[in-house]
Amino acid sequence: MTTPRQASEERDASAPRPRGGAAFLLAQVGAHAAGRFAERVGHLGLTPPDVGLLRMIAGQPGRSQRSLATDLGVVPSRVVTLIDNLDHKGLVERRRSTEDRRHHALHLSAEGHRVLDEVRQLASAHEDDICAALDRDQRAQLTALLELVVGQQGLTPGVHPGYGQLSRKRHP
Amino acid sequence: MTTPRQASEERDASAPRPRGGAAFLLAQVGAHAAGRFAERVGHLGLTPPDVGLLRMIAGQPGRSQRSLATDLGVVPSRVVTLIDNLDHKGLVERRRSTEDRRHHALHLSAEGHRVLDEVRQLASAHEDDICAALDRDQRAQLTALLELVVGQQGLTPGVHPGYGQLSRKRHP
DNA sequence: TATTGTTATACTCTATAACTATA
DNA sequence: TATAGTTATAGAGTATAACAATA
Repeated sequence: MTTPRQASEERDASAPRPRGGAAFLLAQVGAHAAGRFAERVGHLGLTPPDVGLLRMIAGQPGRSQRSLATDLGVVPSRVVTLIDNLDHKGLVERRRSTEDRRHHALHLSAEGHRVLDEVRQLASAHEDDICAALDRDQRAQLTALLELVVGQQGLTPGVHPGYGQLSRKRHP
Repeated sequence: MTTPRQASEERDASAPRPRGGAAFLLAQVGAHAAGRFAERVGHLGLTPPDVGLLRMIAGQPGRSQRSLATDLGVVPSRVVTLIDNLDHKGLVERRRSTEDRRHHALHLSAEGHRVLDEVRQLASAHEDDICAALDRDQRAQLTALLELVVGQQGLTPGVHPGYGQLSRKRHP
């Protein structure tokens, strides 16, 4: 399938497909989309991991740092750092659990909810930006195809695999 | 459009779409695909940036480090490190240009060509793996949609925007 | 003086390991 | 003894800045 073209010099400009297949395109467009999103939320003083944590805490208030670490496929100390940031910014609160005093129950502050709402608007604009080349039907098609891949590849819906290096399994 | 759900506790399990739209799916699947690819080429002792450089040098033998830096949107010192690795592994050669002795003309060694062929086979398997959920038509559909996005977003075909931090523009 | 490549250095991100406090 | 969280430390990756050789 791939053109042999061995040690011959200078690329043949009329070669069939120098760009790469669907997998490469996915990685390329995905990295671009992630970068653009990082740029946008950066204006709010947030990183993409920050946003993910805000979403997860909002979706399940009171959860522990340990549970976040497990779901994200990340080491607990990593969560400490991440939550520290959000804590110092006054977006999340750590409340010592009264039942088991080892746990920190995580909650969004009022400001945290406000910022998360801003993020949602911005995410909607981001969505329109990235999909500007596609009409309504094409956008739905793309979404459906990607959801097929997500399901088959065993990805957790709604969880971005870019929080730590545990997610990209290591090679020996 | 987004459900208001403010400080109310516990997510509503029947909520419309907790997962995210096409942009998020792209970032999610893209990061996954990139991670899996990194894992595969890792078995050959290579990183994804390494592979990109090998491809670019193979496609245009004799090019300079400076031109690579420009095309990748990366600082020249970064290219030094990258090429150092490939050089030490015996995959690329730096040949002092006879016309302008400031330039290093980059070429793949025989071993470099051999390894790049291995990478191509492995990339084909990777492609099949990532797209395992899709039939032939769906795969072509996905590719076509992604190519539309690549064009409209001003991405350089065949260049992955993940080489440095210059590609993901910084926020002030 | 401008350009190619290099070195030295610092900064950011993330993991590992040792530690504290609860249980 | 086991678990949630923390701190201290180290490594990888990448940028910035100063520098050498050549033009």
